[in-house]
Amino acid sequence: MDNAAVAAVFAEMGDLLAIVGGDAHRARAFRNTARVVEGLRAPLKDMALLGQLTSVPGLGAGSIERIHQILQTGTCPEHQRLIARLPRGLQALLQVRGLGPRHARLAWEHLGVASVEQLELAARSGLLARVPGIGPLTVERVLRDLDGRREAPPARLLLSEALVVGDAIVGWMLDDPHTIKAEQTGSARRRRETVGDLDVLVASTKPLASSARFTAFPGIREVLLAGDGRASVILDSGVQADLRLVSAENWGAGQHYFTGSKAHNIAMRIRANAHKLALSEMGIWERKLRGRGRGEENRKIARRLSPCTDELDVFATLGLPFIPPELREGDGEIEAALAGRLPALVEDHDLVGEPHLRARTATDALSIAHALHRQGRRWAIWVRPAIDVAVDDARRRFRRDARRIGAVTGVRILCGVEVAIDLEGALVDGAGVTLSAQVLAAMGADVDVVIGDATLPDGVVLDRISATARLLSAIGSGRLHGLSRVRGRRLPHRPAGVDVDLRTVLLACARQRVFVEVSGEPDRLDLDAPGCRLATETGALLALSARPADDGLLGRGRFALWQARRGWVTAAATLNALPLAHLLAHLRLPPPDPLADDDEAGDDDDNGGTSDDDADDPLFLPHRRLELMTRLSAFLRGEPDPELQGVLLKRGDNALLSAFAILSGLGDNSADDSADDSADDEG
DNA sequence: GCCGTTTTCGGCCCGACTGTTTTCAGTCG
Repeated sequence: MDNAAVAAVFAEMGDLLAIVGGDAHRARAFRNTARVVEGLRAPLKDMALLGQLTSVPGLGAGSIERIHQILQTGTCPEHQRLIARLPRGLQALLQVRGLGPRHARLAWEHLGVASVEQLELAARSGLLARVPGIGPLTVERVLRDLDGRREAPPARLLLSEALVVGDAIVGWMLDDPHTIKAEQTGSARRRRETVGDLDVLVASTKPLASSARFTAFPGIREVLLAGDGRASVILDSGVQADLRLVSAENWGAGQHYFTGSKAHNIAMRIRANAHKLALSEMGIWERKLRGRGRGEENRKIARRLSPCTDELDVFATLGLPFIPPELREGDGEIEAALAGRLPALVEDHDLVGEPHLRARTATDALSIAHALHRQGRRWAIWVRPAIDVAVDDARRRFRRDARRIGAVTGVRILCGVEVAIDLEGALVDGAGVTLSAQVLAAMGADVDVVIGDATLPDGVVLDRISATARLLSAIGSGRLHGLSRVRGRRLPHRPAGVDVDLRTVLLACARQRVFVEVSGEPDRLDLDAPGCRLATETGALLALSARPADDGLLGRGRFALWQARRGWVTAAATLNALPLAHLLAHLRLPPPDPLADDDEAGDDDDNGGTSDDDADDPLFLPHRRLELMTRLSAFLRGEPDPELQGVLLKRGDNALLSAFAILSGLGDNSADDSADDSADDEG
C-alpha cells in the first residue's frame, strides 16, 4: 500500500465517524492524519521500517499503530468497526455541496439512502424533504448541485487560466466606485499549479453594493450566496468564484486569511491561540471567550492588538517573519519560520540564464534572445531536436548562428541538443533511432549541452522499477547534461505522471551533475513542487525553464519560478542563477573567451553579409565595416538609428530582419537558416 | 486522536451565511 492508499483509509474513518455522529474532534483528527500521511515525502513503509514515524508532527501513538496495521492488512480494527456499522457508499454523499455529515446520517437513518443515486431519487420523489431536519431548500440545493455536475463536471483550472479569469473579475470589481482595493487571493496567489475556486478579496466602502456588483459579473450560472461579508457564484464554466469583503483597515488580515491555505490558517490560529489571541480576517484580538461563533461577542469586550492593515502585521504580531504565499501549505513553514530556517526563495532577479530556448530558425532565436536580454538574462541554452542537427554541417551552422546571436544581443548562446530516451534508457533521436556512441561523440564535440527528454511514448506504461531503471541508465550514460519532463505529467488530468523513484533519480542526477528541468509550460510544470523540494534535498540542480518558443511565451518563465518556490528552492539550487563562468565550469566547458567570436567571424569566407547591392550605400564600404557592425548591433538591441533604418528598409520591409541578415551573413531576403544554407555554407 | 506559552487533562480555528430545530446547528471556505 502506498501513502495515498493509507491516507484514504484514515479519510474514510474520519468521514464515517462524522456521519455516525461520534466525537467530532476525533473525526477531525483522523482526517488530519490522512492529510499528514498524504503530505509525507518518503514512502510510509520505509519510514515505518526505520522507526521515523514518531518524529512526524501530527502522528501520535494511536495513528502509528494503525498505520502498521493498515500497511500489513489494508485495514485496522477501528476501520472495520465503522464499515460494519455504515454502508461505505455513504462517504460519497459528503461530496454533494450543501450536504454535510449530519444530513447524510439523517437521509440514511430515515430513508436508507446509501449512495448518490439513491440520494437523487429520494430528493426528486419528495421523500428527502420530509425527513425531520432537512427542509425543501436543502433538497433544492442538493438537486442543483447534482444537475450542475451533469452539465459541467467540477473542473480545475490551470493556474494560467485561473489568473486570466481572476484578473477579469478583479478588473470588474475595480471598475466599481465602492472598491478601494481588489486582488486575487486563494490558491492562485499561492501559485498552485491548478486552481479549484477563484478567490477575490475586495476592500470596499459599501460591502453590500460590492457584493451585488460581484454577482452581476458576466457569465455567472448561479449565485450561491450574497451577503455583506462574502458572496459565492458558479461561473458558466462550472468554476466557483468567491468574493470576500473587508474594510481597508483590515486589508492585510483579509489577504492573509483568504490566501490560505486552510491548513496554514489553522496552524496560524492555533499559534495565536497559544498566545491567548484570536486571529481572523478582522485582525488580531485578545481572546476573552471560548466557543464556537463567539468572535463578534469577543470583539465587543476584547482589545484589538492589531487590525493588520498590511499582511506583514499578521506575521509580526505573532512573532514570525513574512512567509511567502507559495510556502503557505501547512507543511512545516511555520515551524521553519520560528526556527529561522525559512529558505530564501529564488527570485526573478536571481535568474541570469534561460536553460531551454526553443527555436527552429536563427531569426526566431534572435528575437527570443533579445527578449531574454530585456529580462536580464545573460546566457541561454538554445535547444534543438537531435534530428535537426544530425549532420556535421548543420551543427556547424548551429554553432555559428549561436555565436552571432550572442554577439548581437549580449546573451551568450550555448548550443543544446535534445535527445529522447527509449524504454531501456538508451539515447535516441526524435524518430526513435538509437544514437550510436560514435554519433553521440561527434555530437558531444560540437554542441555544448545534451538534454534528455524523459517523455514516454503515448500509451506506454512502465512500472516504478522499470521507469526508474530507464532514467538511471540514461543518466549513467555520461552523455547527458540535463534531464527534462522527468515525470511526463499533463495537467490538469495527469498530475502524478509516471511513477518513478524520484529520490533515487535525483540522487543520480546530483552525482552525475545532470541538471533537472522544471518546465514552465502551464500544462506540464514538470517537476512538481514536492519533486523540487526533493531536488534541493538531494543536491540536484534545477533548471527553471520558460521554454520560450515560436509562440513567444516568455512569461512562462514565471510559472517555472513559482513552481520552484513552492518547492522551497533557493537561488543556490538553481542552474539559472549561475553566472556564465560558473555555468561553463559546471558543464565542464572552457571559460568564456571574448576573442573567440572574432576568430569565428574571421573563418567565414563570406563578405560580411554585404551583397553587391550594398556598394550603393557608403555605409557598406569595407573601411566602415566595423562601424556598420557596431551600429547594426545597437539597432538590434533597440537603439534608434534613423539613417541605418532607412538603408535597411531599402533592402526589405522588415528593418530588424535585414539587420540580422547582414550581421549573420545570410544574405538579403531571409534569415531563415533553411533557405540559404547551400549558398552560404562556409563559402 | 493529538497536543502542550492550559504539559498527562482538557481543549481542539474563526466567522459568515442559511435553514429550520423559535435560539441555534449545519455547512462552508
